[in-house]
Amino acid sequence: MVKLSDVAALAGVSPAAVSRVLSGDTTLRVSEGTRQRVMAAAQQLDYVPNHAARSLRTSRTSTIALVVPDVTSAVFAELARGAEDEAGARGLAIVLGRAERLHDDRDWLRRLVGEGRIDGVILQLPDGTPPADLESLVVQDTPIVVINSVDDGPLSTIVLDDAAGIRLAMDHLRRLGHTDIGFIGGLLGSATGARREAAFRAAMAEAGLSPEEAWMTRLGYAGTDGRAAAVRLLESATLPTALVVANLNAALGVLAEIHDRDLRVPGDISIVAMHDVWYADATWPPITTVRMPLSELGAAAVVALADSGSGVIHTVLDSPAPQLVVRRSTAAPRAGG
Amino acid sequence: MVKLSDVAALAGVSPAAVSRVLSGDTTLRVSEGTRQRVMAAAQQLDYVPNHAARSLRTSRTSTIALVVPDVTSAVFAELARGAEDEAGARGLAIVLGRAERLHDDRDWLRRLVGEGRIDGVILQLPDGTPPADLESLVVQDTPIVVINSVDDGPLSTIVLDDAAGIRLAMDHLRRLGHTDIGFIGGLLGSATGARREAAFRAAMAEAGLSPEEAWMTRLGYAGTDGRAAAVRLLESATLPTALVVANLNAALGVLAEIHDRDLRVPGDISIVAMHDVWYADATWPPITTVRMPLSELGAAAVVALADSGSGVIHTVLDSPAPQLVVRRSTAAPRAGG
DNA sequence: CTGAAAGCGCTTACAG
DNA sequence: CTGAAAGCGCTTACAG
Repeated sequence: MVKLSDVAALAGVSPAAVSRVLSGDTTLRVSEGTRQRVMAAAQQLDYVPNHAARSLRTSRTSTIALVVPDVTSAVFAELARGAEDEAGARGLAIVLGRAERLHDDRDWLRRLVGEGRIDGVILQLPDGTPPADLESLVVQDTPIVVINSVDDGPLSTIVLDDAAGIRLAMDHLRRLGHTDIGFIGGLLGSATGARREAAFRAAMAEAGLSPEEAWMTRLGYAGTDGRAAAVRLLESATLPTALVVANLNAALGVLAEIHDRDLRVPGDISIVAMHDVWYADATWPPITTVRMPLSELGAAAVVALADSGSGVIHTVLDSPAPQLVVRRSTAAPRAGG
Repeated sequence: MVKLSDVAALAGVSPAAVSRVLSGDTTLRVSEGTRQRVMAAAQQLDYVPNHAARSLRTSRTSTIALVVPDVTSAVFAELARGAEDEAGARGLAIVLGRAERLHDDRDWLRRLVGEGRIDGVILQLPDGTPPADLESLVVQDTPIVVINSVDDGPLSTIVLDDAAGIRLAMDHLRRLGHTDIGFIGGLLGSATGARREAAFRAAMAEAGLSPEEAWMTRLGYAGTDGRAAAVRLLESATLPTALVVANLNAALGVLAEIHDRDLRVPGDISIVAMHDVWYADATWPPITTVRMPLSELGAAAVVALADSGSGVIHTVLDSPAPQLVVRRSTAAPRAGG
């Protein structure tokens, strides 16, 4: 490996000068001639600074951890892409972590931080993480941004505009003429679930409708959760003409259960789900969704971390706004409906 | 941050002794008394070694890069989980990379390696990567393991037992009585696609059947690719009674297109797909799949990297064997079929 | 504008 | 069995 002193030797300057040139020293006290010779030498030798040495010296790692509960979730891929792109543009690396580790091995994050491997953490909490667990994450002044989870507390948070998303879904259904609307929500204790449910209730109230509690479930975001929710909901004496599903994954399960009972979507029941992932377009029927700005959330988290030092923030990412993606799972309720 | 010398001071020994104790020096030249005092001191101070310093000194990073073409792919999540678990157990961190970077920014991997940020790379090649590009990845003796892609070449490779997987799917269909079987494959130029297609042809030949070329497509693994393949295939004068789809994602698209044409699965056409992901169970009908050992592949790649030095290897991961997961997308062909 | 020097926190031959 | 010393490759006050 070619090192700083090699470049210095070739350029005929001191290592210090090379360091200053290459790091784009803010107080640029370097002559143009020196700069040029250094740049030429570095290029010629294909010099790449040693990360460990720089990190040891500066106590900065240019690395952040992305800790998520579930890589298979509807939201992860886009989130990761946004984070990765923003990180890449800033020369930051992203190390992957699974949120289960926070439970299985409580020292894991502390160790990662303690070893000085990361400058900060982007953390999506598993649904229903007790607030007490949050406190325990406040580690040695390493910045942590909690995303798509809680929207207050001792750690910085960035959340999606869940209320706007739900409103979009509800507007769509209302415009189609639905009044009997059910809600398939996140886990009881899930922060996003609570926000989405609250937004659903608010939208119903605004429309002068009162939600039918038998049509509301809180079983979670996974496909199997959605299916279980549908099983329960479809037991009701009367059925809603439309469902707002708080997560696309759950919506797949709902769809499967509805098919199983030989009901029709959207003929018997319309479905609109939060989050837009490729498979929303590959189900039968394709599912109308609300596209949330997930890649932007990932990017925003990286930015927040990179620019941190501003203390704890609590942000709702309301731009770009959620977008309704109309597919074939929604239609006007049947005349008899 | 508490450092080595703090532990040494508390234990009343030299930093060197602490280092030896804590690193579990192979040539354990340390008395039991010293060891105990050091351990006690380290525990008391909650000592965690500084990663940068250790890395600078040893030139090892305990970090590997996991570079994949697409985090949304059917295979990624499980792969990542397997890699993450194995890495975690070995105290290795995993940094995430997107394979597009290999194209967009040809120096990216070289830089990552050059900076000394990683000890090795697990790389899933984008489908159809030209062999020449492989050569260019042979970087400064940093071990690279190419997974689920090519199965030979200048870099180490580990692939799934695609042939066994396809054979399982074919056996299932043959046992149900199918003879008119189509194949929806990976991209032309995709190594996995080629292996799966070859296995399909072999299985057909073994059964004394000759594949109908109009029923074979090579459009890729994405949902939209599957749909495009189905569009083309369903134009044929006669239709197959069953399809082997080389990737579950594509199978969703196939299913959607079949629905769109008011054909029935499995009534008109049976479908069996490679890879088993949660949503195979949440489609309508749920899809019969072949479960491939993806998490084991991820783990094996980590192991190969960690134990590398053994030179270039080419491995087919044939254990655990692929497993058929029978759901409702396959049935005997209709009498008239 | 530039260089000499110290030091970030470890590990590891080398002595003893 | 243990310690003193050197050094991994950088950066950054401090002089000049």
